[in-house]
Order: sequence, then structure tokens, then C-alpha cells
Amino acid sequence: MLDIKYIREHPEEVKRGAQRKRIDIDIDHLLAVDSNRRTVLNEVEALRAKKNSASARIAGLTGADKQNAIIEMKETAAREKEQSVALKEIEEELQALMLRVPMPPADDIPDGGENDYTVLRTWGEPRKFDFEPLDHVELAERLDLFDLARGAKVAGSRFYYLRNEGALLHWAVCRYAVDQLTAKGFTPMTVPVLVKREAMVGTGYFPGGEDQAYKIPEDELFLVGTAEVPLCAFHADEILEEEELPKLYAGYSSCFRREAGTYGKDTRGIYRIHQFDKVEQVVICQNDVQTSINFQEQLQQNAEEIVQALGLPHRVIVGAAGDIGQGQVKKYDIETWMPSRTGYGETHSCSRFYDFQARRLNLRYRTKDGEIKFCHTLNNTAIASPRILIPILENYQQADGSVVVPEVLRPYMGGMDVIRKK
RNA sequence: GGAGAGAUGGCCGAGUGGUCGAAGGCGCACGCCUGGAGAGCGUGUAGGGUGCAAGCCCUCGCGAGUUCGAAUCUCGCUCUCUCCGCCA
Repeated sequence: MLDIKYIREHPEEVKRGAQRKRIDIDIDHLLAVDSNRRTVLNEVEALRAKKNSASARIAGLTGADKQNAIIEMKETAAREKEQSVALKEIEEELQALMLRVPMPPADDIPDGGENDYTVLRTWGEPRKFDFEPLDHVELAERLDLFDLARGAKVAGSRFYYLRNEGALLHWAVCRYAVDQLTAKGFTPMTVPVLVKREAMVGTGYFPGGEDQAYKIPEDELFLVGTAEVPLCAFHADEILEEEELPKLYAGYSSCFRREAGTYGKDTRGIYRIHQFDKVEQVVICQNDVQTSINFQEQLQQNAEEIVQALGLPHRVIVGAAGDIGQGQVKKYDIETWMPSRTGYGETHSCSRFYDFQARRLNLRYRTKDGEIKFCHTLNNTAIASPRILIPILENYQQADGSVVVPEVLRPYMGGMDVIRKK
């Protein structure tokens, strides 16, 4: 959410930001509703002030004077009530509009849509095979690492079981990522994966993303698509002290995504699935643009270090304005080389939001001078698995169908160095 | 799932229809005092909206209602605690 004052004072900038993000929103209408709200608010407040002073007077009156004052008061009370109802309706309309206004994207990101990203840097060389490489599905079948058919039988398409070294590898990458972050001062956390609507709205997924989230109507809860949601909402409605910032959280959670509208896309293997596990980095910091920028670089570096330690070729791209989320200012993705795609596939996503989420979450802090401000929030993937198993299996495969375990994962695999057919 | 108790400011806690955004205490901050510290004394100490400002308005878990007037009365909901049942 943006500051309504900012929208009043910089309407053109906000409109331009929405255009770059390709989000259709009528800012002039919003400002008209805002202006109307203030007019009606003034009337309501004047009536309430009248009511309050009359009420104090009545308390000191007796007999006929009191009765007359009460009769007069009745009329004021009725008018106040009527106007209050009107005010409430206007405020609800305004709030609904405010939730739709996008954060203007950074100036230094490209315009355009999904395919208009810029490549920032590339690390590693795609591996050249001197044999016919298998894709992760074939590798996993031979080594008995996944069971996709039974996943579909039990839960439907885009579900799976991990087995044997497949399961172990999955836990190994997750645990490796947690340990790397913990060493950097992040607090390891598990989180609720079912959350209330407010957490989804607070982080900016709702309104708009309802069709991508699993819902539990009976309990009015939603399955999260990322630990970002419960981690950012962790301090919702709180006022933190500046001294305790930044908050660095490493959240581990299962993630659930309906993937509505992707029928027929990425149907092979475990690339696009409804449920996966992810270690997520979340930062809650001071309300300062440069601080946010610095943390985004830091989160990005943390992720790149992990992918590099795993020895996986990858590149970093900057998402174009029309492709990034409503609340995001700037987004980096890491795309990791996946031989079966003969291309790079997204494995990480790093965003900064300034105070967009914090305003929705009512997440604030008290500065050393006693001023109360909204925090800034950022997040980035540390590892998302099993998707990351695709490049690991495919890049580390050998001619005999076995797969070498990346060195950094071996301590988490009981020292195993190669996954072989049983 | 069943029965009961409760929800007030950073914390404890008073307040059962009017002058209560709220006594008192603790904590915290500042000042006085002191060689210094402590004790003691004094002052201050929620968030939000609106306005140039003075001020005005809102908030006593949340929502609705009764009333001229609600922290106080009524209804619904949420959460916490105790007991029973069930369970990893």
C-alpha cells in the first residue's frame, strides 16, 4: 500500500508507475473518493464534537432543562449516525482502491513484460556432455528417487513422492541453506503454513492472487505459497525498536501453489508442482531507500553463494516493470542451468518492497528520536526444493546413470558421494 | 468436541451508565538532590485520523445493538486460562 498523502502529492508518478507495471487503476477516481472522504469526515467529526459537548452539559442538568437538551440531542445523534454510515461506505471503497495501487517500480529496471528482463551476470558454463544426458525424470526413475505416478494417483497431477536419496538430497539442500543463513546471523524459523486472509492481504498477495492460493473455507484459512507471508506478518501490528532492526529471518516451510492457468505448461517432472519446500530469507529493516537497496544486494549475494557452492551454472536477471508484482520495487531472479531444458530455469526470486508490505501489515518501528515509521521489507529464496534437484541431478550425472553428490551436501547425506542404482 | 473463567495503556491493576483515554503501582525518560551511586522528591510516558495551528475526532480484544450518553448493559465472534474427552 502507498501513503495516501504520497498519492495526493505525486499523482502523475503513481500513474506512471502503474502504467509501467501494466496495472489498470483509476488514480483520479481514487483521489476523488479520498477528497469526498475528507469532506464527509469533517461533517461527522463536527457532529460528534457537538454531541460530546452536549452530553457533558446534560450530565449537569436536571428537570425540564435536561429533558429539552435530550430531545435536541436525539436529533443530532440521528444525523451523526446517518453520516457515519455514509462515511464508512466511502472508507471501504477507498480502502479497496488503495489495496490495488501498485508500488512504483525502480527507475533502473527495464520496461516491458515477461521477456524484457535484462541479464545482469552469468556464472559458470553449461556442462558439455560426452554422452547422451538424461533428464531428471529418467535419472530419478533409474535411481528410484521420485515417484510421480503415485503422486498423481494419491493427490493428482503436479504431486509427487521423493524417495531414498531423492528425499535425502531434498532435506540436505534445505538444511545446507538454513545453516548458511544461520551462520550469517539469520534466525532460523518454522512458520504456520495456513494463515488468515489478513496475512495474505498484508503481504500483497490478496486481493488479486486468490486463484493461486489453496483455501480452507471451513476455517477461513489459506495455504501459503511461501514463508515470506508468515514471516513478514510475524511482527504485524507491532512497533519495533530501531535498535532491534534489522530482523533477519530464515524461514523453512512447505509452499502450496494452485498454478491456475498453467495447464499443459511444464508438465514433465518436478519443475512446476503444487507443493514444495523452501528456505526463505526475509529482512525487516529501517525505512531508508539505501538501506533497502543494500539489503537486496546482500540477500541476492547469499543466494548466489549457495547456488555457487552447489556448483550450478546460473545467471541473474532483472525483472521488467510489467512482469514484477504489485508491491515489488525491483526483482532479481536467479535462473539455474537445466540441461533438459537446454536453458535456464528460475530457482530464486529476490525482491524489495520499501514500505509497501509494512503499511498493509501495520508493521512499524520507533526511531532513536522517538518517531514512528513503517519498516521496509525484503525477501529472497535461499533454496527451493525439489526444483533445485533438477539442475543438481542433471548437471551432476555420469555416463553410467549415477549422480555425484555436490561436495557441500555430503555431510548432510551421511558422507555419500555418489548416488548409484541399487 | 463439552463445561467454566477471563480479555483495560510497556507490565500489574482499579473502574458496573455521564465530567474516564481511563485511578494507583511498576517500569522507562528527564530534572532536583549526591563527591558518585542508591533512596527520596518532581515532571513526563499509547496509537491513529484531521487541521497552518490551537484544537477537534476515533480507539478499554473484534463486530453489532440498547441509550441523549457505553470501558461499564445486551447479542455474536475471536483469543487466553482451568477441567473433561480425543490425539501426534
